[in-house]
Amino acid sequence: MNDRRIVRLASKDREPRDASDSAPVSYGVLPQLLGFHLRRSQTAVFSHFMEFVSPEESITPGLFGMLEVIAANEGLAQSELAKAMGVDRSTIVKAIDQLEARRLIARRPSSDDKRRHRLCLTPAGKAARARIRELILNHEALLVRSRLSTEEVQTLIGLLERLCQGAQPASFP
Amino acid sequence: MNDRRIVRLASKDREPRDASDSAPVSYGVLPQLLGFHLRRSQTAVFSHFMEFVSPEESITPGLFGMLEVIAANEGLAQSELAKAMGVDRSTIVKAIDQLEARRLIARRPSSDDKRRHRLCLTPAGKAARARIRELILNHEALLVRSRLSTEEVQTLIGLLERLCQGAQPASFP
DNA sequence: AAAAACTGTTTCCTAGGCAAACAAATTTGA
DNA sequence: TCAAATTTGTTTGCCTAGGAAACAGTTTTT
Repeated sequence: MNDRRIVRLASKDREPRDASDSAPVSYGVLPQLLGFHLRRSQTAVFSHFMEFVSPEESITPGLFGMLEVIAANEGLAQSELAKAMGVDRSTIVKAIDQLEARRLIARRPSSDDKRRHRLCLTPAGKAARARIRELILNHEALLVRSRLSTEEVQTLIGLLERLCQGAQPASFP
Repeated sequence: MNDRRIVRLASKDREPRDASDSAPVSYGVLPQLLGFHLRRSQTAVFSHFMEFVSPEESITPGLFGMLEVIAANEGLAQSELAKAMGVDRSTIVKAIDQLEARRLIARRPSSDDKRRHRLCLTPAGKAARARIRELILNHEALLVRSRLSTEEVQTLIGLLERLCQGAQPASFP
């Protein structure tokens, strides 16, 4: 079966979990699955984001994504933002509330459709966006540059883009 | 500024959101960020999983991941499973409860450490695991094969593995 | 033997997201 | 034209997933 009975140099003689005692666990077929690696990678990048940028700017990837989309589409309506972020329009309300409470964005009334809110960045929001964007670029560079070359990152992004052909958009990380 | 005033063939003459009227929204700097693409890809694969395998087997990626890790490490303790899945040990309790309620796994008492539960698959659990694994392999093949070649998938997984060097493990997708 | 550490559990809290219902406003169509 | 359908933002209710803290029982360490 296994040779633990002979070796037995560790202090504890526990019931065998599987093979050797404190061996790293096996993940079965998971490492063959793309979804597994995507999940791990996304979690790793998210964690690094939180450690690196949140302490300085107190924002999440999702909120920055919203900031970025609003900035790039001045006057966007909430429904359009929700669609762009891939969430329900009822979900976006609280997130917008947060950004508005922090005076980073404003809901401006639309003159020709009184149902709509035109989302715009405040001056403070534009400044925050610029700062956070630099911070995030540093975070990604720091995380990635020791592990992948620039070309490899481009390859990776290219493959991920092709994988997402025809998929609805999603928040950020 | 823009030429909407001249063209004006659409029925609505709305305040300009940014450039052309129903233009796809711009994502700003997000497409340059690896985290953005990882998030999108992970969401896309997760959605396809839910559409393809859940109706037949009623399981989530996370629960299958647990099933797989338990199967590959018979007698695993809950804390070890939690660590392998990258979550707190208080989080794993409810998930294990679910699998146990469905008679897919069993908490067996450990003979030499009365604090521990040895997690094992029941016969029904082993059968379910085998069925679900095939289903998932089909799901991934169906999702990926029209978009990426076999070599490209291997390249992608390789790059993702290098990106996760030294990161703590994570659930599944 | 006493103190420290570990295991599983419960309770409480948070974040995030969907569905349904709603009022106000706009568009459609008969 | 005017009623019906649709759209927009919002609220409420519910669910899932997850962490933090406290806990009792059980080792392990000192």
